[in-house]
Amino acid sequence: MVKSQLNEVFAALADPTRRAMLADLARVPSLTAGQLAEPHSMTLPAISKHLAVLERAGLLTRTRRGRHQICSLNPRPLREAADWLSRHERFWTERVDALHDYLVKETP
Amino acid sequence: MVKSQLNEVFAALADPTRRAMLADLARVPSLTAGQLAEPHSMTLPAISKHLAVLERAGLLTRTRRGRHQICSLNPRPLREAADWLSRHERFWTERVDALHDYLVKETP
DNA sequence: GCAATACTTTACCGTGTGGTTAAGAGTCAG
DNA sequence: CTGACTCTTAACCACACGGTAAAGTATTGC
Repeated sequence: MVKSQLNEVFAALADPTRRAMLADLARVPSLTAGQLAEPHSMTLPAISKHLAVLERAGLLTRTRRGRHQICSLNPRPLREAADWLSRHERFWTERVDALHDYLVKETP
Repeated sequence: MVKSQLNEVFAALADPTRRAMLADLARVPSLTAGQLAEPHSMTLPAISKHLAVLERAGLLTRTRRGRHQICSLNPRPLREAADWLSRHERFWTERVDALHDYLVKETP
């Protein structure tokens, strides 16, 4: 039932505008579409599309209140994405540690 | 210098074939392109493109050894992606906890 | 040298993304 | 009822993605 969605979630995260929106929603629990649009120099239709992408990924729920569109974050798919990453983290860490000596000169 | 790359990394993660490849490389430190292709019913050019995407994202390094292309995982960009997620994790967690009672019947 | 192996590159195709402008739809204020 | 406000939808564009088949490039084995 809760089919993967990982594709959509990672795809949604691949755009800086959408990451900024998610970051905004992490700070303020609910924002209107206009408020989410404001920091970005972009037309409203573009914003609306980004919201649609976030909604399809299950990251966002939109509800009309009067003439405002209230957007709020649904963090569960983000947790799924983080889980996918941490599921393999042990292996990376081992390798990162192994590389540390090797790379220490490149990363002061 | 280590310019964001987050876009490319998340975009790379948005495809199940590429996630499977990364998972394979997390288990086995280095594999040939052919070995990476084998589990997927897909032509080699398609595989080659996926490898190129992973390479552009900085997740993969390819080196020729004889007529084999040796692929190995570079986990650092993955760690950056995980960092982005965990940077906001606190907020999600609060909200997830708040939702827990509400959703507990749906997630046994 | 020749053929097989192991890929990669080059078109090509259909679909989706990220953006625009222009028009539409729903809601509140007077 | 009329506007003004807050978005969304529709139409369009250029470009990238994910796949294919066909041709090209190295490299190894005989």
